[in-house]
Amino acid sequence: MPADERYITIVELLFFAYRDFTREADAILAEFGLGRAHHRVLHFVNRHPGLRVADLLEILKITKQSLARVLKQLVDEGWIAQQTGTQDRRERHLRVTDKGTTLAIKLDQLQAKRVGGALAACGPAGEAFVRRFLFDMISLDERGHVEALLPAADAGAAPKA
Amino acid sequence: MPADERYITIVELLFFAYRDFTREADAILAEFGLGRAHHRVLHFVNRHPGLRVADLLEILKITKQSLARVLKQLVDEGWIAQQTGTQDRRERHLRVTDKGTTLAIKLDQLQAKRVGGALAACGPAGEAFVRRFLFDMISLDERGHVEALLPAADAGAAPKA
DNA sequence: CAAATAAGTCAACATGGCTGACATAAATTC
DNA sequence: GAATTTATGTCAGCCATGTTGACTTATTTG
Repeated sequence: MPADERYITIVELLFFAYRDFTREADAILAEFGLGRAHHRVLHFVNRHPGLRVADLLEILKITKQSLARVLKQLVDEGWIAQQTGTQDRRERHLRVTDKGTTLAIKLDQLQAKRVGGALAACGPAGEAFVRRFLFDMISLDERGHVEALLPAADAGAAPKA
Repeated sequence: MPADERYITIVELLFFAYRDFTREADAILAEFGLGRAHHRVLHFVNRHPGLRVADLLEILKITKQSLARVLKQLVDEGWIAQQTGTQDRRERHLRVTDKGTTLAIKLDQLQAKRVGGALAACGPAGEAFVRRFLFDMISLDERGHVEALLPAADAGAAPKA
């Protein structure tokens, strides 16, 4: 099979994988009256306590106004708490509450389980390839930002062909 | 690093990969007044000429009404043509027009290029792992449908750990 | 002929993006 | 200290794309 043909197949697999990957979490979120946008905020705040609003905008690549809508709801409903920065009092540092932690972990476990299952047949070598592939799918000028967000020895662990 | 921690990292990489992967095509589509939903329809019709409306619904997992909106526009603007089925005249078989083919190929090449680039450091073994991983990320009860859509010796080519 | 099926359509609504304009408070710079 | 920049918040309205529910039409099937 020609390379382009194989690559298009991977494009399609990526679509189907993402389609099902998100649908599962969406169902749980709906029980709490939340959507995918809330999930993303909850997730990244949980993973990076003290994250600022500006950081979230950089991560999600959405506008302040779009973020405000979901963030306001998350704060109002007690999933996320805001703390005024001590050094720079203009900043709002975000943290998940206990309630938020519970949900964030629940969703993380769900998605980790799916990833773990998909990696089951791959072994450590396959896992490294998958990691490398996904990292290189990120736009070149964004990889630095992403790398800074991930646990240390991660994307850098690049297997050779 | 514990397994769950590594898996969550992969969840995040998947988010960032998909974020950038789609943003690139979105920019081109916007030039033609089209969106991501149109792209998905155009893509699958291009890859599977003669696809029926019901097939698209199964692939995209959206409602008939959602599909109708974008499909109508694609037909009205001459990207896609409908043919009444000869055997079963209730069916509408969809095909991309020449105009539609041009755009579909343009977008496919863009995305294939990104996938190719991301696979560059992986080699054939890595490619097989990536394919396997993405396929196994699909919900179990959907894998059959997806397999039927892909070029033959594809997802079945399962490397062992 | 009756029932099931494939597709199309109307209306209303929710979510989550967007732009543009503007407000506030705090930090920084001149 | 005044002026400017920065981080955040907010109002108003718009667009794309998903949803439910109800209903029609043409056609095939039992």
